[in-house]
Amino acid sequence: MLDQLSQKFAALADPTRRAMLTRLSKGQASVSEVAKPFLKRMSMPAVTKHMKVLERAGLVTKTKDAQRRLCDLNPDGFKDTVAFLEKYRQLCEESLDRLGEYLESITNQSNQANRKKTDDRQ
Amino acid sequence: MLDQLSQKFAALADPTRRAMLTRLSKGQASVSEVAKPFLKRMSMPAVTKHMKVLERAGLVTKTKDAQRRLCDLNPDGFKDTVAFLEKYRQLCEESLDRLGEYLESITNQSNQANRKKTDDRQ
DNA sequence: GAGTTAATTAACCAGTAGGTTATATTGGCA
DNA sequence: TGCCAATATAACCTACTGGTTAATTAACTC
Repeated sequence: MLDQLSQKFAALADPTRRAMLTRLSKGQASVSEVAKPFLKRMSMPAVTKHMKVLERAGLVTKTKDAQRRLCDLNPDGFKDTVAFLEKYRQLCEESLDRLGEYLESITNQSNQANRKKTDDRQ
Repeated sequence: MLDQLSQKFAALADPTRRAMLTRLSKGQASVSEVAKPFLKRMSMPAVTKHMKVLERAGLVTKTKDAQRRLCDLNPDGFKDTVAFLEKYRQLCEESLDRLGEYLESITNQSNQANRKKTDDRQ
């Protein structure tokens, strides 16, 4: 049995499940509503399983409504993943800064050709 | 073969690999330096494999130095994972706000017992 | 050139993940 | 009561993961 954080990253490591989360970020939906875009590609039980993975990871909650199960994002569920990556976001920004400095350095000693290249990159 | 983003989340879904990243966030290290804390628990080839997963996911780079392989974090490699979760970070903050409001509401009608409990939680 | 250190590769195994089809459960409705 | 819809479970299959031990490669050192 994996720890909670590993379960969350594992849940995120599947494009189908990420697409489901994206759908839910637009609002509550039943399992079959969430399933709709995927049913050409895979069966209903496959969708049910994916939902269960998201639920057990704590990223999604379900509530009963007659036969339907209404699914919601659990925003708190993302906190520890975000917190873990926060340490590295700092590094991202630093590396962006380094890129900025680099671009600046080649701009300072710039000629037309260099400036043209930089402009193209926008 | 998984897409790049799935590979990254999959790479993050293992506590050993996350620990390796944390080690590397403190600075460059050879494979065996990174391996050291894990060699009671697992063999060297296991560590090599984990490093390869991180490398193929684009989270780590390796450079040759004689027999050694020096490993570095690749900060840019974290950008798309952070970007994906950024959408949900907003929701986190909103839910933090709700928690704040809730705590405030119970504080306003507070008694000693309530305040004591909250203090313990620090 | 022989030995040593650092790291990888090969071959293998058990467990898990992601899919399938078929079956069961649960609740609204005629 | 009997049927339909929404969802879940069971049983199964294949492929991948994470580990093992043994062997290999590559570069330094004496």
